[in-house]
Amino acid sequence: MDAAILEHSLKGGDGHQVPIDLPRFQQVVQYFKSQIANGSLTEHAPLPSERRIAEDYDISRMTARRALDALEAEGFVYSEDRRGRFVTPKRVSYDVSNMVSFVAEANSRGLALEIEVVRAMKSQADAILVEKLGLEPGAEVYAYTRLFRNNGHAIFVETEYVNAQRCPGFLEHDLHQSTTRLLEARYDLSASTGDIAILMRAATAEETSLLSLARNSAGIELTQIIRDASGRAFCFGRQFWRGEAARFSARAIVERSVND
Amino acid sequence: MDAAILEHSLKGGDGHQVPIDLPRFQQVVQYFKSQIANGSLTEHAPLPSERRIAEDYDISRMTARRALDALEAEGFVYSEDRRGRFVTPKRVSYDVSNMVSFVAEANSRGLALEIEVVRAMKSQADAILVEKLGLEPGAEVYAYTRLFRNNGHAIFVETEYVNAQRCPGFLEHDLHQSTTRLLEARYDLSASTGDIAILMRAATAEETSLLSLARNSAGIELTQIIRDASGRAFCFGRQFWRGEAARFSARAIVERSVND
DNA sequence: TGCGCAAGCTGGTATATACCATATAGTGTG
DNA sequence: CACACTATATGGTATATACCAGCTTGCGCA
Repeated sequence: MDAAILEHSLKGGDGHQVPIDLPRFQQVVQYFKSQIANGSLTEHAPLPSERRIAEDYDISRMTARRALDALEAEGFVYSEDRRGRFVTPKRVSYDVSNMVSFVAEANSRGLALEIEVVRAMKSQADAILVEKLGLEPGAEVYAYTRLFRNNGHAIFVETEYVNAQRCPGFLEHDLHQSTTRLLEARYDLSASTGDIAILMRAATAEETSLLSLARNSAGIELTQIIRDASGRAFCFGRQFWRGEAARFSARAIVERSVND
Repeated sequence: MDAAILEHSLKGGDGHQVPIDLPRFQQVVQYFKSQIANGSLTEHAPLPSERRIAEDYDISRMTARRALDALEAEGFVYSEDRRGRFVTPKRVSYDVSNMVSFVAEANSRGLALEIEVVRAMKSQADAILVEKLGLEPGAEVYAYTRLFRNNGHAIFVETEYVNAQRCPGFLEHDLHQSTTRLLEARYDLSASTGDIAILMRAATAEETSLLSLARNSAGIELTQIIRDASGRAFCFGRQFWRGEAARFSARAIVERSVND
């Protein structure tokens, strides 16, 4: 494709009208957005290289780069270092009100969810865990970090902490499965309530590399405290999601006072 | 401050150790992150200009820009066109399980929440509203868009749609207040359950300008369907938040089956 | 005193260029 | 056939430079 064809496309040749006074890099952004929207570029399809785009559209490589960086920041494409840029796949849905295992539920919906255990260790509760899990300072916890992929594409990384006293020998089990199930089957700990928090933040260095994110990119952190019927917390989890990878849903129910 | 002082700071002069093999723009990123973290730069404090940073740290302006763009993408600073860059204020908390008005609740917690009505009109339900509000195609709805500021800093923009038939004359009321309250007081419509969805996405053009976001930046969309006790939806809302402006929390409760 | 204009500052866009490190594919050799 | 090397392409970092548009400030004039 050459610049003339881009002009053609941008001016509405394929039915997509674009304001003509946009900066050039924004025109390229719009062009690829429309290509993704109309299905010309599908999930994981490679985009042209920076140099190719610069040449084709008669802009400098840095300008092409600005366009691609913008597409990446908005979540439309992801990049792999020295390999290329690719179209971001569709989001997965995560119902946080549903306290049964996300893993099991996702797989039953046809998702091909793979788990990679990054790290697993026993350690001592720090200040945060003391608060979240209601432990005494220095109490032992099992901590394990797992990377979750959907169809081979990394979507989030999770670190969970479980009370070691209540779950002896926890790490000896296979962690390539739903830990909610594990806790229920082996330790008779079943989730009754959960406190969930969601926020957008920058990825840490480890998250950046595990999720092959661009440097300095943001994503979604979801933390979860799981309690048993007596209200005691037995598991604390922190997930960091690629921002464009998920849609979180929840159900709220107004609590009626006892006088109702 | 000159380059030598930056080097000094980066190498641990102020107690902050930074890997020496980082790219130069990342060193600047780290430097400002630490300045924000240790309180040397507080909420809304101005950062040096691109040119000033370039000169002080002996890097080109484009490299300084890369650093500032990174800080902005990560949510640590926000920029105002041709005015400067400033430190992002602290997040506000939003409990989505709490179905009473966010506005009223936030103000009672000491937040100075201001509302600006951007648009208010009567229109006809499109396909999305037909589904979300359970209306017949072409049914009338009131639609209004409001911008919310905290201490003068824009944090999110919301568009709500209410069933016009159930809420006659809705737009004649003052929209600078909690609409949850309004619906309850004037139309006897009180929230019983809500379906909430949260996802990270790119800002639209209007959101970008209302929230004075950088071009192509991402934020958080929160949609909410509010239902009465009979399960009928009477209000659909869509909020778009600055990504770094909020922390959303929710409470999940496992639903026991009737056999329990 | 108050208004208006100009200068200087800011961020935003854009180009051209250079070099680096590595992923990938193609080539050649044992 | 298997392995090692090499050429090429890719994204990542960095510089120097130029111009634009609009916000702020301060100066000078009425």
